Amino acid sequence: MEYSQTDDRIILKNPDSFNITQILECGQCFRFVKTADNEYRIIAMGKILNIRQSADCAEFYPCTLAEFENIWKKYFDLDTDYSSIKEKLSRNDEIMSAAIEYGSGIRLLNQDPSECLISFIISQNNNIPRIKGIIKRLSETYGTKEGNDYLFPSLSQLADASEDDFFKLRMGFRARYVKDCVDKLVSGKADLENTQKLTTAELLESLMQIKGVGQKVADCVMLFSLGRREVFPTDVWIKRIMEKLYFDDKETSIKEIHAFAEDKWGSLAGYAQQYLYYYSKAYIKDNK
DNA sequence: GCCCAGGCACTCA
DNA sequence: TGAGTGCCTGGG
Repeated sequence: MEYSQTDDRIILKNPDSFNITQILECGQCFRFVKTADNEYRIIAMGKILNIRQSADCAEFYPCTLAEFENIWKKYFDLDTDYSSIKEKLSRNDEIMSAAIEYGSGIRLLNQDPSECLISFIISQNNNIPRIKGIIKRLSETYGTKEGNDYLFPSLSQLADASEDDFFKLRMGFRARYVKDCVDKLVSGKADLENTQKLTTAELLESLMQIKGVGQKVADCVMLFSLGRREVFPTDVWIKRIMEKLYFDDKETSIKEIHAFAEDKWGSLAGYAQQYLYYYSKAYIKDNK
């Protein structure tokens, strides 16, 4: 990926497989606002970053070369060769080819694990505007102010909050889960820092010890923040689009869908999931 | 006013 | 093991 520094910004020239709208709108993260056409502000990794995309480049600002190389390169997965992934997934699969064509600028992020975990616990049985609202209130209450925005709170900033404090942020029944999650992370009963040595099955099991974390939430955390690209988070949208496109409209269990995805896409299943998720939003709407 | 949303815990067979 | 049910809240 070719990039250069100009004034307060980093410019990616003709970035391959990089469409900021698709990356942010494909459901993997929550803390972003659209500030203009093809322009977004994100709050992540303890920073505020603007991204403006035009025909032949993407600008990151304000951003130093060191920030870009130490934080954003990894965050936006810029060292991964998406052309090769797309080529492998498309082979002998017209359905996937269409999904990839539709979301060709998607990239899987590498987010902060504890933010990702807490956010996806909040996401369950909930809708996106409300999820964003709860996370915003959580940040405004416990996080550090930066300009006009608030960073996602650190674990130490959340450590003393009670279940009732979380409930007051209108988390509903999820308040108990977030409290349990923070407690386990602070005490070390759950650990997101030293996960490399665990197999994906072991990591799944350890995440699911947290209340309110089932397979779907755990899979999202593993895929979006812990680099486990082989998992296939199966939410209602994925279930619908898989049944529609790969199972001839037949009701199919999540277990069966997982087995199918593992067999068909293997170590690339997570990428396949994102293309399908983004595709499903448009496809199901158009074919109602 | 009802329905449901990017699941999960809990119960019961 | 698997199916069934309740859950906070607020936008459509």
